[in-house]
Amino acid sequence: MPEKPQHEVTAAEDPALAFQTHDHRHCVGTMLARAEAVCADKGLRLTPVRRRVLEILLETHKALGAYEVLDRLAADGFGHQPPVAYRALDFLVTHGLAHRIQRLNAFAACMHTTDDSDAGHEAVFLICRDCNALAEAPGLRLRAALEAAAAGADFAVEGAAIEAIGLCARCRAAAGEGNDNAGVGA
Amino acid sequence: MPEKPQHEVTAAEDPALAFQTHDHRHCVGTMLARAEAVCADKGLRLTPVRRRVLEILLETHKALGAYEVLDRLAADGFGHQPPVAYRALDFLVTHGLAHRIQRLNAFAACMHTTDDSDAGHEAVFLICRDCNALAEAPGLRLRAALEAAAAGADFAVEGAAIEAIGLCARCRAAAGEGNDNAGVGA
DNA sequence: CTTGAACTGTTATACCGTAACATATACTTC
DNA sequence: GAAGTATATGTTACGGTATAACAGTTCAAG
Repeated sequence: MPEKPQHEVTAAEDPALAFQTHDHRHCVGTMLARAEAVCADKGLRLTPVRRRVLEILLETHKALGAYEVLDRLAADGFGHQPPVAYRALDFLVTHGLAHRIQRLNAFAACMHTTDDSDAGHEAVFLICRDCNALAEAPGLRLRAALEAAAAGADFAVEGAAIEAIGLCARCRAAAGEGNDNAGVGA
Repeated sequence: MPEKPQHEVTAAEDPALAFQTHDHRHCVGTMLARAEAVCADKGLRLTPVRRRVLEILLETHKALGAYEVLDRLAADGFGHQPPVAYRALDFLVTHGLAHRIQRLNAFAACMHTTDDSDAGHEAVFLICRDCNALAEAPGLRLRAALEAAAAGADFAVEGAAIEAIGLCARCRAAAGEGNDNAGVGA
């Protein structure tokens, strides 16, 4: 599936790649290596289940439901019950290796290389409503704007979920090309 | 509970009020009147169930689960089954009279008076993790920053959920004041 | 090798949400 | 005002999401 290695670049470095054909093995390798480094650093155990869950999430730039992850775990000989998946997912989310996408009740691998703070790094999730691909854009400016908005209510922000729904470039092109179907509009 | 009518001001005009003691009847009255105006304007029917659901949401500056709303509806002689609540909630959300808070799988009354576009107005939700109160801050700047971040991935934003978790001023004060215990509560 | 902590696995259950269908109410149109 | 249509309400039944509680296993350290 992964073709056209346009560059030795991952979706971590260029969020737009998440919506394009790219050498996805490179994303996987980079992110898995980073996960190992992070765990080694902090004395965390990237056990077989956890590692496998991360691999499953990394297989696609989409968000997966916990039960979808569970099915794949079960197929690989791990447990068949929900807590098996939820616990591994919680571990990954807690340590910033994955994210929960509230809007979809689903999970996605983290696509940042810059492991600033633990899970505290802010990100914006861009969800294409057509192809369901998901990109993680840097949210520094967003965070600043959010702090400003919160200050008006004397509220101390500790964490935020910023999730946008819309259309990626590829799906916009596909929609515009030759027909006028399915509302491009808001 | 509503006391100290500090001003004739609603939480719609000053989000910080959501976290403070204020004349809440004023919020309720204003928002209910606005809902009636909006519905009259657009030929929508603010039926008894829908109106009651809005009242229930307006009773508190917190987000309520659909089943919590349902329980109160049932107690008032309306239907006891989930769709009764979900349909009324969907109506309110669709027409911008209420919001769904993804993070909590819950719903809250809209606290904007400026009914710009239908449900399209952008807002930031500030959720106090201690007292669970919820405020709705204007998100114009946020939206701009979001568009900018999305542009980097050539992504067209159609809608966004921006939800921050943190501590309101009151709970921060309570936490700092002499002890480190939890829950000053409602 | 024993002890305690962390991890994996299971059963059972609770919460969130919707599809499909039946009934009732309101809005036309004649 | 009767007939017909659209909208709203109510029900049963079910599926997806998530967690509590407990049992067994593996790991790390003394």
